Amino acid sequence: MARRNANGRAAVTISHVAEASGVSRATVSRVVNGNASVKPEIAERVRSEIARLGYEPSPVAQSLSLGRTSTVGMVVPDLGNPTFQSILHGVNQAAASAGYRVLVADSGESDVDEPAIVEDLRRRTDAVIVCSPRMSAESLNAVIPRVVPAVVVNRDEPVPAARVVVDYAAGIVALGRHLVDLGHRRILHLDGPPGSNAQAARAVGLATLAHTYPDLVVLREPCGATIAAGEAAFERARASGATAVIGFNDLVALGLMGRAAEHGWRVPDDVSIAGFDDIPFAHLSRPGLTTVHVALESVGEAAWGALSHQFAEAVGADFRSFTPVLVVRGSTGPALPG
Amino acid sequence: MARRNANGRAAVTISHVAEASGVSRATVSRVVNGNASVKPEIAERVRSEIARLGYEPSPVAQSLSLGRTSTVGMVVPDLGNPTFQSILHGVNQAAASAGYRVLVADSGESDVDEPAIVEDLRRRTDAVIVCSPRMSAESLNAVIPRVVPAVVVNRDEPVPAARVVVDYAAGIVALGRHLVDLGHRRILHLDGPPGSNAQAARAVGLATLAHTYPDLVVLREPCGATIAAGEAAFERARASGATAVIGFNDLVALGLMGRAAEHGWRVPDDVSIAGFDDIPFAHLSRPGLTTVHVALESVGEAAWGALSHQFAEAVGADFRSFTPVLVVRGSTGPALPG
DNA sequence: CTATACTGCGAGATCGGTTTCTCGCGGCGA
DNA sequence: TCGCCGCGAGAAACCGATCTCGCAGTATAG
Repeated sequence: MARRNANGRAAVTISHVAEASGVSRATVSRVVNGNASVKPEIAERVRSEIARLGYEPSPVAQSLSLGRTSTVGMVVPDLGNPTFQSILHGVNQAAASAGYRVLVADSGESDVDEPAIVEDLRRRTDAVIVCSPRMSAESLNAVIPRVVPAVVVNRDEPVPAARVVVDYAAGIVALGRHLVDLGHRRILHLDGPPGSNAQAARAVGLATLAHTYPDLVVLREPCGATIAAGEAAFERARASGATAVIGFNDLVALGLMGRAAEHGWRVPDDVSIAGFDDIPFAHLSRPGLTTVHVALESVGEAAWGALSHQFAEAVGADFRSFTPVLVVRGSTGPALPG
Repeated sequence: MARRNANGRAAVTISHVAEASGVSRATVSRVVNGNASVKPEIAERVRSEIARLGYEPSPVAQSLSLGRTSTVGMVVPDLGNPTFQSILHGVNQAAASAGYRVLVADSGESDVDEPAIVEDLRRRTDAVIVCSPRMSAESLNAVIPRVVPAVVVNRDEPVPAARVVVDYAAGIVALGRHLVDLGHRRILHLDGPPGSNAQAARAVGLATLAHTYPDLVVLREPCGATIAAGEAAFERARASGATAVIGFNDLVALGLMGRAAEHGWRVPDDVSIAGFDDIPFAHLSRPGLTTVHVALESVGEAAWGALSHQFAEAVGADFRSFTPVLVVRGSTGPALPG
């Protein structure tokens, strides 16, 4: 049975072209790929038949024959999160310029489903980028060797694959230093999701800060990663007595700032507020949000770079770290005396 | 040559399982797919060999054999745009629950490349979702019949495929009515990208408004679709003498509001400002941004729904329209008397 | 003038599955 | 006891490409 597309037209294959041109399939393949030498006269005839029939090679058949799909997979915990969207955008841009497509999978924040999703995706693609995996270190170490070439984004522990990370700890240290310089000695950090790698890194950075400045009091309060979480943390933030608050990310910080404005808690006169990520809206608030800029699209590009590197040579695990940079805007100011 | 994965381990194929179990490949296939009858004893033996060898069928080979990839493609003008990210998220969610994956392609806002991208993507997938295509109506009408099943999102002219649209015109009318009710008689609309479908729909809505309220003056000013464009439009907005300004989207409106705050143009006392889309940040500004809510994830789900409908029966073009709803916040208020 | 090299192309294997066709074998009715 | 039916499983075709191998035919050297 001739395979037909949904139009009812039979799809035109290499055999049709071969028959129409009076040559073998091998020759058509040679003409299409331009590798071996074909007599110009025949090549021309084949080309004209290709044009007449509207032939295009089937990527699926090519994939099977070549053992290569020209596609890479990317697994993210939640496509709805702007962070992962930015990274995906970066990956997609870089991959597209190398003729690769990106297959996306959303693990729905499920740590147990993740290994299976990664493996399944890898079977359809030439490599996988595992972004901020929620799975345990053991699962990660078990699954990664089965799916190389692979790149892991935003996991701080070593894994048997290339790794691209954002140095959240350094970012939080830079931010803390800025606040200390402004005279703040009682700083509150609104924590993100407990299990997340980013949160663990923040905790490390905060500990470093506390160690560096003995007279600094670093408070922490469970919060979350959303605007709503930031809003909900308002009362606890005010009650903490901190003169400066760092949100887990910009969403949290902006949520908090919104509530502060409603309740007459002036920023930065009564309290300094800072965020993390430098999303496009961070500079739009009144006052503008002091935050830490993370070049997420570059992270995506770096992830692709690590993959293409593995395509070229079967080299093992390399490592790329992005250091965020402090962006000072109006939401942080001198601590109130006393 | 045995195909090997990047680990150097030979990939285990159906032939290996067949040989290890002492049966034919056909029987292994039958066991895996559970279709035809296989003697329980043999089936069990095959299953245990599958488990022992860690066999999993190759999706690529299945795709070739079955003529089905269990993947749908989605083409967007710019993955960096939150609008498309939300739609993608909706599509991905819905497709995943039906066992389908989503292959994304970013056309880079290029109207000329789009048809080729769509066709290429379709060759790798079972269907395509073409989102806010920038290509001309002729190109669209030429390419769509070649790639069915297909769904076109956000194009108002009829196309030979299923269509999912957001009724931008109705949204702008609702917004305009709200402003008129507040006493505004001179309204400025900051236009979006000239070629875009959304912009054309806005123009239609604005014309309807002008026709409905004869004493209403509707001004338009070229602007764009970004925060920066909104900021850049500030001087022209103030010079226009309008008492209310509608941004092409929330980004534009928020950009404008930022500049207004800097220059002491009070919102909503001196000017009312409204946006479009109701992005998550719209309620965070001071005052909160009046806007029109568009259920983008539902749009994505509807696009998938239209596809799966076409998978089931080879039915032609159905149509889904989403009507945005007005969300009134603090950025719009009564017009100044006089 | 023959032996050798090279060029251009086709036959056929291969990738890893699914599916149709066929065949052997056992049970059952006449 | 013979023949028919049906079940279970293998052989082989097929999906649509790539690629190796070898065979003609021609050019070149000895």
